[in-house]
Amino acid sequence: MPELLEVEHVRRTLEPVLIGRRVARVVVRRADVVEGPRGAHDLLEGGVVRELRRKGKQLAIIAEDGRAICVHLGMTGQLRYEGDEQPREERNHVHIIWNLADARADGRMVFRDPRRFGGVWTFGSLDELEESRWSAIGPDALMIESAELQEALGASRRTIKSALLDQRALAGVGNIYADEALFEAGVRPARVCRRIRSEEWERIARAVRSVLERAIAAGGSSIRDYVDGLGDAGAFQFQHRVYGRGGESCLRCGKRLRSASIAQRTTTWCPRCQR
DNA sequence: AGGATAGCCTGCGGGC
DNA sequence: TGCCCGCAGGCTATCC
Repeated sequence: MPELLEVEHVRRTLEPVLIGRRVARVVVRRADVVEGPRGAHDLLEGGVVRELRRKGKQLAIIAEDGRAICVHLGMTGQLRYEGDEQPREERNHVHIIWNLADARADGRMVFRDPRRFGGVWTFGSLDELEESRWSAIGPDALMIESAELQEALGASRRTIKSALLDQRALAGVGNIYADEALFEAGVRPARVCRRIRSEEWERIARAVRSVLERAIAAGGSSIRDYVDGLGDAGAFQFQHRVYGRGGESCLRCGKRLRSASIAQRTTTWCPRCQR
């Protein structure tokens, strides 16, 4: 389940193997994962990769001539580079293949997504992408300030858990890191935003940033399908303190962690450490 | 406004 | 061993 930092890690691992490479041929095996014009040209065929950019959980690949694609990994999506010598692993559910070529080597990038919650969007330019798809996404969670978080959500009647998952308010937090951040901040997920005090917003913003930073250092959370751009799994799942631990004891105080559905997401928290 | 619900989709693991 | 079912949650749409 890729969240912001898994996507950032994919971006960082793909960057060195993609920048400057020519997209020789694009094979679309399942056209319905593509939104917008879905010809090979729209998917960057014939172009040279100039830049990889991320906003929230979305990743854009931009060609020298301005063409851009935006990849959303959804729940189970993978964007992976395979060198020429590498064995082709897991060919099932591979929907798009970008065959790359240049003087150095051949190789390919593949988009694989068993459950197809993810997808690829095509744009004539980065401007087009930013004006349409990316204009609705809020500030990046990695650099969120408590003032902007409070400004965006302070008057809301929703629960803090549901608000943190709203990509328009804050881009990049999913279920795992929402629970982890609220544990670190000591705030119960069912708290209503408008009743959260300034010092708590401060703690929440700081916790969101620090949870994401620690997870980046660990290479992301490998649960089921997540791998980075080179196909390697992450290790942050070994540091989860509440996510997936409902019924077990709190690592801080020993009390039994509670679990319930909040905002239609399984939510876990410590009834003693979180107020 | 925002909560609840359903839908999209596959793989996995628990229970029997 | 094998089948059934519930669950995992990214997001969107619709209804209340």
